[in-house]
Amino acid sequence: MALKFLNTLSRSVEEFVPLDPTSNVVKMYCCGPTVYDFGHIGNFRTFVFADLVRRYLQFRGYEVTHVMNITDVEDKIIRRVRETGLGLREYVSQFENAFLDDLKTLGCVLPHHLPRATEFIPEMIQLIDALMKRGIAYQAADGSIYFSIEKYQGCGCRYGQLVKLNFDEMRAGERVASDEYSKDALADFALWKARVPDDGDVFWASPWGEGRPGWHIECSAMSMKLLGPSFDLHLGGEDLAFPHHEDEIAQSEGATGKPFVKYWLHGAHLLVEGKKMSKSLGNFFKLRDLTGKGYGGREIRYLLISAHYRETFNFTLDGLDGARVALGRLDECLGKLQELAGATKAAPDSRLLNDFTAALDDDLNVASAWGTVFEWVRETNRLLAANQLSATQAASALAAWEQLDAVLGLGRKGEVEAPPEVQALLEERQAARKAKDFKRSDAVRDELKLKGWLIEDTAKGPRLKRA
RNA sequence: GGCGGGGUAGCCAAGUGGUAAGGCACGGCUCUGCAAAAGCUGCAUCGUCGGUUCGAUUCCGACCCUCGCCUCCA
Repeated sequence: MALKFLNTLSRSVEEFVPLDPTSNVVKMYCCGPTVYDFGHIGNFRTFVFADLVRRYLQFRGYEVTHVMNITDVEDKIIRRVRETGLGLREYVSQFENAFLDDLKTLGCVLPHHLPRATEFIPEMIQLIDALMKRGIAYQAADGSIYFSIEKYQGCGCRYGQLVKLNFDEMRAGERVASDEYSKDALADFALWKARVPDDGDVFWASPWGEGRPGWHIECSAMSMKLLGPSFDLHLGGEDLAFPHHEDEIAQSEGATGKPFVKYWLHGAHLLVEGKKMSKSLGNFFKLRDLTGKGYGGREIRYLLISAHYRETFNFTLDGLDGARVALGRLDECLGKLQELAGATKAAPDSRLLNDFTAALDDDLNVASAWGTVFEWVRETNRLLAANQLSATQAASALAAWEQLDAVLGLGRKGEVEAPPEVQALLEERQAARKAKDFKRSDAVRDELKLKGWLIEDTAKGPRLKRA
């Protein structure tokens, strides 16, 4: 069995072999957030996807270095800094912190490095300088530095590795900003933007005058600084493939002459309630909007990783409700296994692990993996109900789940000790039941429900469960 | 206009040249004092029309619908 990914470079599913096939070291970079606002659910689909890739690589025995940039200088940010009168750092840090909180809410493992664009200006300048020296970049009349695609191609490099491009057929220019009219060619892109009055205090000195970096250059500079000129994996949302990632390749390979990234993975977008998210449709959800409605990060994460990353996924509130029930089913099963296993330890059940691995090896077919998990849940429940599971088998099943969960990142719903007054009510109900005073016992059950506790009568007596 | 994804049960979503995983919802049954939990069970000819084939949802062609990218949007 071998791990395979769909590599956007070849548009085909390829076996994953690290850049250095003799080692198990994997270096991955994922384009992170632009911190001008709180992240929305679509952003987080991509970041949870990256988290899944990282966790799965680790599960498969790779030693992963995971980098995610934080874009803290950009047009929208500059505009809001101007509008709010806050300093750049001051404005941005609130959303940066919120972003990290949101990642935690979703059970994401923090990347090893979270570089901020503004802290890598010297590296970006160095990179632009290299491109200038090689004659691939030029300074335009407005003082900005642009990347020349023509010169790049003249060096024998290929522009258009991730998408098929046909410049003649493109509807170019519809969204070109007014400050970019001085480019030599329409497809050229900014590496360094000359300072303009609207930038306010947001500018840095450079050999080409004051200004700020272009968007694409930051990812090239930070990824290569932290991971080297060539690395294994680069991920991001599908919209970034062109132009962002294409331009990253051009800048990086143009500057170093080395292949930039071996595997490019792109996550598909999200629909919400069947439509593209938009504020006017009322289906634009920040993560905070969802947690504010009472949904847990766990439920949201589950829903986000219930579908294959390359499919457009329809994210719905109904789906979240379903996620809650599905997780409850899983928790129920795990709770029963734990009860049976007690302190017993055992080696993980290999069949579950094998099925799970086979599914995820196939370009992270997570939907299929969930199929095997829930078939396992049903089989386990059957055995539990029939009293055919030993403590050792239960421990073995739990051990397997722990390994799966290192990938899924859902954890287990924590068992909460019932407070004394709840315990007292439970005993009162038991007494009433013994006396066959069912009216009274049902009343107590309702009272407990109001307090957030559910009762399940089992063969071994009543069990309290958090609602 | 160019390029690239999709259309599978009420909803979400896998998958395969030989009569379709899983989750949610819904109905029936078992268990239960009643519930809950759990189990069993019922519920789809896979967008349309042709073609290839002994046989296609899966391959080919056409069409319809839908989504994304086409210069700073995950």
